[in-house]
Order: sequence, then C-alpha cells, then structure tokens
Amino acid sequence: MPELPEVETVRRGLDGTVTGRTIASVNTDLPKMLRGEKPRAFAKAVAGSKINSVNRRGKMLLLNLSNGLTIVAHLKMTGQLLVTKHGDPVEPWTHVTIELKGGRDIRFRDIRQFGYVEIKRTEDIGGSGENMPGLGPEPLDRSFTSGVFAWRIKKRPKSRIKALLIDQSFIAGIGNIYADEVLHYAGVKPGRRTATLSLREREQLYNGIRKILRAAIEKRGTSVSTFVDTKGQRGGYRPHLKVYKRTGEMCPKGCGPVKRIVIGGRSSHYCPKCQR
DNA sequence: GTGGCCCTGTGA
DNA sequence: TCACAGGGCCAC
Repeated sequence: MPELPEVETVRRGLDGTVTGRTIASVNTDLPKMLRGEKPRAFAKAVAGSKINSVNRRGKMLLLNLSNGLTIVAHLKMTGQLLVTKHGDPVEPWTHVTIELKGGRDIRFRDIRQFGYVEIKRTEDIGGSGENMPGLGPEPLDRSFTSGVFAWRIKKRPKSRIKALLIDQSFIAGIGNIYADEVLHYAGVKPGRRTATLSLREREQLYNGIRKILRAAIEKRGTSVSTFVDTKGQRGGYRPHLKVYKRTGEMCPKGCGPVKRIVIGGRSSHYCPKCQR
C-alpha cells in the first residue's frame, strides 16, 4: 500500500489514539513479522512501557517507548495498522496484536505478509528516525529545499528520474503511485536521464513532490486496493490520480491515452504527449 | 540495471 | 491460467 501520505495518515490515527497508552502484551501467529526477535523476547522488551510518541520516517512508523526503545513498523505492500477495542472480532490476516492497557489493541493485518515490526534503541535511530541508515531526506521537511533537491539530482546524472524518485536513499517516502503523479505534474517522461533535465523541469519536479504529497495527505491517502487508516477507512486521493493505473484512459489534459511501460521492474504510467 | 523472491489475492 | 499489485532485498 503505503507511501508517505498513507503512512502519515496512519501515524496521525495512531497518535490520536495510542499515544500515552501502556503496552500490556504482544502476540503473533506469524513470528517472521517480528523481525530480529523471537515473540517472547519481543513482548518482554516492550510490555509495561508507555508509548510516548508516534513518528514517521519515510514509509516507516516509529512508536517511541518510555523505556528507551522504539517499535519500527513497515507496512510494505498490504500492511494495515488498526486500532480496535480489545474484544472486537479479529479480522482475517491479523498477524500481530499489540494489546494496550485500557482495553484497546493495535492490530497489524497483512495479506501478503511482507510487512514487519522490529525493535530499535531510540538513541541509535533518533526519536524521529533522523539517524536511520540508508534513507534520503524527508520531502516535506523545511530543510528539503529546491537547492537540496537539485544538488542531489546532480550527483546522479545517469539515473532515470523514475527510478531515482522511488529510491528511498534519494528521497524517503515516495513510491510508485506518487512518482508517476509527480512526473505527470512536471511534464517529464519517467525514462528521462536526470542529466538532461532543465532547470525548469527540476523545479517542477520539486514543486510536484511537495504539492502532491501534501494534497494526498489532505485526502488521507490513496486506496487502490487494500489501504485503510487506523479506523479501517479508505483514503480519498484516488479520484485525483492523473495517470497511475489509468493505462489507456485519456490524459486529463486531453492529450491522448495514458501509456504504461516498465522501468526498474515496476510499472510507470505516463502521457507520451505532455510528458517529454 | 534486471530478474527473482518474499506472499496472497484479484481481474482479465 | 496468467499477469500484476502502494516495497525492498539480494544475486547476477
């Protein structure tokens, strides 16, 4: 599912419901989703601790605990984090349950089982994940300026821009949906080598990143198939998608049909007329 | 860079 | 039945 806007939507949902609560226990029927620890050790490490804050770094969710540890969760393609009453019926594909004192659960559902939770020391990764290795800048941070973007692009002159936009070490949080949407906004073909981009195109890419991610957060994310927020509600951005998964449909600018090609093993959707 | 892989489900 | 799916890692 989830790219930055979807993960941010989940973060906000968690922040409003579980911040300040204490973890009672952790249970799983799929131990591989508790990365790096056996289930009993995982539960022992976090039980009794309070959730001090809920943060996000790229597509990762961070639950900062009162004992100096942070639970890091990644939803990958089909993960969901639902906040429920403890007694609510357990939905299929629920694989990890974090039971909170006071009668609520955080439930991790994941059809494809790619998602995971793991435990890190907060001082190692930073409370907001600022020291997590291998991640590029947060695109909505104040510090991510057009100058920073231009400088980072210049260091990767041979890359195709689509591959770069979804590279988490280049910018954290953009995935396949929003990369395609940003490229359409900027009028740039996904296969373009970054060295060929004009100043104006680079600026349009930068503006598109900020504008589209913000707009998608405003709509609580995009639900193509399985994405839901912590209450199980779907996101509202899908009707605003211009090209993603619209192969064969008319480009919203009226140019002609949207085309699909494969770059880096992933689908790219674009308009051959208005994206150059 | 590309392809395979981790999984299950959906739609043509 | 087969291609494809919001991600990311690994081997070639």
